[in-house]
Amino acid sequence: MSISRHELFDTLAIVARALGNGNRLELLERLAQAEAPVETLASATSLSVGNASQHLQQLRRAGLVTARREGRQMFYRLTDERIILLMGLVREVAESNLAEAERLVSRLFDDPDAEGALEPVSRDALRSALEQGAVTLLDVRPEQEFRVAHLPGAINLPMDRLDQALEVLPRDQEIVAYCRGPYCVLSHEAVQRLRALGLRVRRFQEGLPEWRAAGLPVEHEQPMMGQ
Amino acid sequence: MSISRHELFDTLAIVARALGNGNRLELLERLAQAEAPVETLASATSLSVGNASQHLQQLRRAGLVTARREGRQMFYRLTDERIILLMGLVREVAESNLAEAERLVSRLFDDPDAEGALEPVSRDALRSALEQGAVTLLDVRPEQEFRVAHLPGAINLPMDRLDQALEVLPRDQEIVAYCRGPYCVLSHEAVQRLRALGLRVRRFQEGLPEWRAAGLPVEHEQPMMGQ
DNA sequence: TTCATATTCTATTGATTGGTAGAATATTGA
DNA sequence: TCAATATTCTACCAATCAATAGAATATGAA
Repeated sequence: MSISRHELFDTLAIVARALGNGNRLELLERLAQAEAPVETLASATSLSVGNASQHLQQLRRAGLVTARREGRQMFYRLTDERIILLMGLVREVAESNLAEAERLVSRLFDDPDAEGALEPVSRDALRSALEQGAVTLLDVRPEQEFRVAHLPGAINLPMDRLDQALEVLPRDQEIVAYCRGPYCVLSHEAVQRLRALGLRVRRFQEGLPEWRAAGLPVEHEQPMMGQ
Repeated sequence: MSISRHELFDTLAIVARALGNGNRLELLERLAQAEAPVETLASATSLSVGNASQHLQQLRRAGLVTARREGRQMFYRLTDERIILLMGLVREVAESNLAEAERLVSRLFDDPDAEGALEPVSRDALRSALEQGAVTLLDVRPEQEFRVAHLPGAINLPMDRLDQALEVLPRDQEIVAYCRGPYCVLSHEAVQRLRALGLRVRRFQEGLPEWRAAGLPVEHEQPMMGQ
């Protein structure tokens, strides 16, 4: 009967162990954005192609990613949106329980957040603010990524066009900026630069992948037909 | 700037790696019930005391458990309720993506679920059924565990008193049985025995720890004072 | 067919992990 | 203080893992 309890936990451990390596977590974080071929994933994580391939095989064996061949390239993608939630939860638990993780997270964005004014906006807080039309939502990812999917009602202003901010963004309303996820540095930088311009900006704590994985709606830009 | 991105993911990997071993997952599952001394944890997982202690040290280093000394015993407990959610997500992802995990899960309870009639009740389904007073909730854990905490309105009928079911439970209303968690076999067995008595019983998919970790209310039996 | 490209496979290395047994430490009670 | 108990520490071996380089495979184009 419960003979195979051990087997069962061993099998669950396969999934956890696949997440137990920094390089693989980084690959997964990149895959949370969009599917990609090995070469792209390797350079995004500064791994050799061979090494990236090995790790991707492990992720595949653990059932976390699937592969699809297109021409001479193999495209990898997450098998399941819940993997994003899983990584988010690992991050939360790590941040609140591992002193070192917390230290790293705050150092990663050499935070000058004097008064907690840079306090990020949580997903729930963002949702209710959006429902009340209380904030302007700003997507600072490259235009190409924005076109594929973005949060409902977001304005796209990529980092290299941030100097146009005063023409596009309201001075009187609070702005919430987001990018690819909690460890994407784009929105951090954007917030600092926009504040220097006198705008009231905060950062969304998460990013597009988490929003989508939570089952919330995203908008797609239709290149040809008017929606 | 993002120099320490790698360091960061490596640190997150520490937490994931701590979950990447069947014995440690089993220890954590036991700890999700209640705190316990090493000896108890060792026998619950059929590990040697020394071995269990080692694994507990690793969990401690990863920030997942804390220890407290009481007399000559060390009591371990989870640092964070979210660890239960984390394990639940690992299980979900494993079940839906790892063919083998699924096979093991269904074999663990040599399921004679002919018509999917044994289909378990999800947390959300249970909540709305309870709100409507549509079900009787049955806790089949030992009385001692029931006293510490149980789901609101639950009736306690431990496995060894299951033959009193017809006196205590309604024949006309659906019954939902639960125990310690998704891998606790008590409720499985209870469902089968109660069905043999002609009662309409289903199993709650999760257990008390998951319910509590989701932030839902639990009841405590006050041994001395009235409510 | 042959060549170039993208990826995976294989073999090897050094580092880390899990299990085990026995020694060492801390606490309680005599 | 001493003995008994609970737990942790240390040392060891076998197994697994991560990284690397080079060979092998698969695809598309010439």
